[in-house]
Amino acid sequence: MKKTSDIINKLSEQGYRLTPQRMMVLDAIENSEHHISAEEIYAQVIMKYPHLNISTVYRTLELLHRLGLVTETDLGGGRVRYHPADKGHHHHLVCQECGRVIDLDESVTDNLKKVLKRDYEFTPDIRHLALFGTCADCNR
Amino acid sequence: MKKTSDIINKLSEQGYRLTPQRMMVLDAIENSEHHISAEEIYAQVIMKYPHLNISTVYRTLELLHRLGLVTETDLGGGRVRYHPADKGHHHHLVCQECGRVIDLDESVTDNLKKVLKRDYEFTPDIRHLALFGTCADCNR
DNA sequence: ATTTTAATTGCAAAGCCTTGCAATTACCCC
DNA sequence: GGGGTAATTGCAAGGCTTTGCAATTAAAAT
Repeated sequence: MKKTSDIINKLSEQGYRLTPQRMMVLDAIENSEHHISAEEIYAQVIMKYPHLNISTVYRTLELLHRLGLVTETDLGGGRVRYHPADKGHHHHLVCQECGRVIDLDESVTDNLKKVLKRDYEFTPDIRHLALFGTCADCNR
Repeated sequence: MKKTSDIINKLSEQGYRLTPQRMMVLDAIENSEHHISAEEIYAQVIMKYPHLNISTVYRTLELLHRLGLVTETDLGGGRVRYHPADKGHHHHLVCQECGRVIDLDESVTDNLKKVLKRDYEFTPDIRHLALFGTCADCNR
């Protein structure tokens, strides 16, 4: 609960300031069970630290994402959700009929990555991919 | 220029009204060289038909997408872009460094689709996929 | 400890998109 | 051609996110 997280170390190493606002946003992300949205982070932090602006949350998330410390996933519904990058990557199948989300292992995209690298010299950054479609139940 | 498009026929067949607003939005999409954004459609239509509301553009796009008549692609930059579904699908590699967009043939995802179908009974709707990463030039 | 300085925050405004509701209108039927 | 009806539109307000700018502040330098 109190241990200095990896993310904090990395921010500090790279010369970013460890402000209380950032610490609390980070805490919310790291202690979240699932992928968490900006609004949820804001709601959670404000309970203990009422003087926080939502734009600070967005800027912190943008920074963490730019540094590769969190992943962004759009699971539909307009809101992007965040996840610590070091907690393991995985992909998602989102059913457009029933809304069910199926988690996939990261390895399903290994082959695709290889092809893009080989044929296009492109290094894809696919860590949390959300694919939309129809699940088994809704297909019947 | 005047020919009744496929999309118009399909809308009509399915019982949707052919309003002038829809016609003009459709016209803008079909005559666009590349993927076009809602704002661009709006700007274009309003020159000839000043009495059009932007929310009608969004609603029309949502309808066309729901019916599978146009594809939505998020090429970054916050704006979703649209493309007629019958003009051929393809995917995009978006370089996060330089912004370059590389077009890919649809077939690169064939294998992935097959795996998802086989292992998860999931039927993905991947027509315009945008993958972010680093291109050959920026990798050096 | 104090000063310095650039990074960071809060605030307010704006941008993109969605939504509820009343007014309008395309299309069916006669 | 005119009337009825449900789909569609315009409008206004709201939701989520971004951005410019002045004020604040973490951290380095003194």
